[in-house]
Amino acid sequence: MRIFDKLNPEQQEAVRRTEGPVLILAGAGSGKTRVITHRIAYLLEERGVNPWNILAITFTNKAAGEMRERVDAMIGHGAAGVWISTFHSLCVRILRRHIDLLGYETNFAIYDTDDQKTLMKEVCARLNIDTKKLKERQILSAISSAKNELITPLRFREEAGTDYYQRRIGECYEEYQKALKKNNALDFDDLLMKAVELFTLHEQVLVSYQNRFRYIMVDEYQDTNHAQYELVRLLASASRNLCVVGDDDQSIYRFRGADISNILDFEKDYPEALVVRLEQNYRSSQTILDAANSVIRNNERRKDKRLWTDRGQGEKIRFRRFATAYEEASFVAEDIEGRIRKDKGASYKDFAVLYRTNAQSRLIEDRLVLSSIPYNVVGGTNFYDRKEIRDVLAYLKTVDNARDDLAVRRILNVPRRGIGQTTISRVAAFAVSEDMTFYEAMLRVNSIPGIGRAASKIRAFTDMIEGFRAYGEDHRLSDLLGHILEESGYKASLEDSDDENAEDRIRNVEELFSKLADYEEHDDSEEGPSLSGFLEEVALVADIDSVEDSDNRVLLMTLHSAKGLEFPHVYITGLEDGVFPSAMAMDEDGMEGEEEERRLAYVGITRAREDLTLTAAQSRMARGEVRFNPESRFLSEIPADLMDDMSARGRRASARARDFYDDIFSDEDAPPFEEGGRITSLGAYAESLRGKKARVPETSPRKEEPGKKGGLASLSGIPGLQKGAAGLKSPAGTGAKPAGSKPRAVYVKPHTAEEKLPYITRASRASAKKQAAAAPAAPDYGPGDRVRHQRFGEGTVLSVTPGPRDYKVAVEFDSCGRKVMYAAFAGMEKI
DNA sequence: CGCGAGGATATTTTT
DNA sequence: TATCCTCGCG
Repeated sequence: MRIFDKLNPEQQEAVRRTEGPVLILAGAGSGKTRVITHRIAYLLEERGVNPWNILAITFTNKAAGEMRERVDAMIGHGAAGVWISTFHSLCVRILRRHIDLLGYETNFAIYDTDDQKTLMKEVCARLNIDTKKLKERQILSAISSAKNELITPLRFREEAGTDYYQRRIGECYEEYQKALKKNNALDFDDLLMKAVELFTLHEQVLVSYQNRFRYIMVDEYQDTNHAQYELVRLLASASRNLCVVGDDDQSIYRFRGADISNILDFEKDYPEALVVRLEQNYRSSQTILDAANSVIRNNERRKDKRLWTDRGQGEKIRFRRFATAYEEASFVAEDIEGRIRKDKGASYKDFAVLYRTNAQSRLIEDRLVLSSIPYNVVGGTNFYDRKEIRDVLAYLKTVDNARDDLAVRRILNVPRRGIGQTTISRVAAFAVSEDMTFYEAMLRVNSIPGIGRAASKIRAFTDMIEGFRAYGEDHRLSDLLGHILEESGYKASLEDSDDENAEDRIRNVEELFSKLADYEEHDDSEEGPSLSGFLEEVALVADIDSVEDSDNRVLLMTLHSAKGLEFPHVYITGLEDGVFPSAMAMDEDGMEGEEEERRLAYVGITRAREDLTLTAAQSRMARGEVRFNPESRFLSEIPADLMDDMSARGRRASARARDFYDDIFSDEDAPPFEEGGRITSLGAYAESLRGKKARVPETSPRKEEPGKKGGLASLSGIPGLQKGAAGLKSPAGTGAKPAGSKPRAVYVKPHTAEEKLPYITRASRASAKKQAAAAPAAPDYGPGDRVRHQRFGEGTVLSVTPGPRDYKVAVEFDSCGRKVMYAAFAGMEKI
């Protein structure tokens, strides 16, 4: 049978058992996506299941898209009815249909982190929360955790007991939910929680979906949180045909509520479950798998398994250690360059550079630019997080759903319309007293007390928005966007701004434009393309979703983003204690933090197909300080015989450094610091410690502050030592633990340009800037030429003048008169 | 009401 | 180091 041709016996078993619960423990690279897609094919072709009855859930759009592609490739059009969707978009689809049962309108907005923060700020102001003591972020993360656990505001307050801060957070939670509802908005976590709420409160809705989804498959099950668990449980509880696929060793999203117990306890929830283990790896060499196995073996809380392959031993794992992070970046760039040159078959897209935090990409990027190596960075500042994009989206949101106060207020005075804080406060106060939305209040501007001259400005704004709505009635979405950009003056304000990033901004807006046009072309939803549809798609994109395999570029990303991907050549950088494993994670109580970091290491190692390179830097700059870190503990967990350690000498030195730290910081009579000394290297630091003039301070917990972990035990308390000159990173949980435990890293503040030099790539910065600022090509038309504009139609060019960033073009259009615009942005063609 | 300067503050990971 | 926020002046 065709479906089973390419499957090993375990995979076949997993595909064949379609009835009842199935747990597939799929190690990295063991072909789990293959199993899911083949299972879908089998259900459709051999079991005659209606595609409509199948639901496959993933975490990212990219994973969903790939699954869709593969299923289509096997089955063709017959699979079109199968729902393959992310958790979040599944919930949105369901809620768009039924959320009126919960008192929201079905065109609800979806708030992202930024919106949440803005809203929370208002809530805190209203509740007189001292945001110095209780930060918005902290409150939001508490609320997020609560929602992931399906804890309602009511229950949250009940459980808060007498704890002052918990009670305050409870108040915020309640108020925040009210504000969301008033804005007809849901945040990310609401999408899941409201869907569960819907199913719990309205059984007939649940039953209809249970009838529909007879066969449910969940990918990356180890990453589900309680809300997702509950959602799946409810949907599957009638048919019990639930197949979950996951790897407990790859659970790396604890911070967003993922509960590893969901997969570890699956057999308790479904005692009749068939458990299939997929341990044969089709991706990596045995050496890479051995390394991965021997690292992950150090975790306590896991199901034991052992990956194997028949692909042979392969290359040793390379380890390189450098004095500074800049040298580390140089090595990566030069190494990639060298391999591309040497190996004719190699191309840029075969390489991935991974790191623990987004901030680490900077240096590597700079260095790649210097070597003219094409690269893409996944994540970091999301495209949709950029100011100009958020502005433009706020226009679209306002036109789409004026109940979204945040969007309305964001653009009210962007570009400047002379509407100031006083006016905004008056409108807001009126809206509250009359119990209406901000926009409704503006529509009744004449009734608002105290608004004098500003009334006409407000009127002009609402007229404009109403005009956009009317325009949107009988125009395409992309035309509407063009109209908005033009009429609102937003485009003009971008073009006229002397902000040095204006060029990028314009480019980004253009990109949004083409994304909208693209959406319009390719949307295949039942309802057809709509503004809400586009905004929803935009709200639910993940960083990784935009990765195109077709781009021949080196990929840079965090270890988290790399999950699910594979590359022939992988570099994992920043293998230093404090960076990876991250100091933050290690500060947590117990082993959970460290074990999660170790799983992250496991994920990183198993991304590599042919070879893996690990790198570390003795010192790197962070937040304007140079930080000396010991080598990552994970390195020592990889057997030496698997490693090609070109830094053997460095490693010994590093081991000495580790001992050195231990000695110094655990010693009661610790050696002192030199007065006012500056430390530029570990050696110099050691020297300074031998001076016996001051004592190493006891690690002093900061003032008691809620939620605050032990921070920098600054040396400012030492007489004579410059404030901020050096510091010791306090050890795990210092805030709560007694003084005297061991600090883990040394911080040094560079004072002179010379001291900073090794850590920055000034040359590359300058050249990168120059490259970006290169003058755009002159347009191929000149005065007197006839041109065509996408929206304005045909016209005659009056003049072309070089502007600060781009050529300014004046055109007399046949239909709508004279316009002046930037050549690159206008995108006109000569006719 | 708009803008600039200067100070405080932050970096873990993301649907 | 880089961004954000607040404050004060024109």
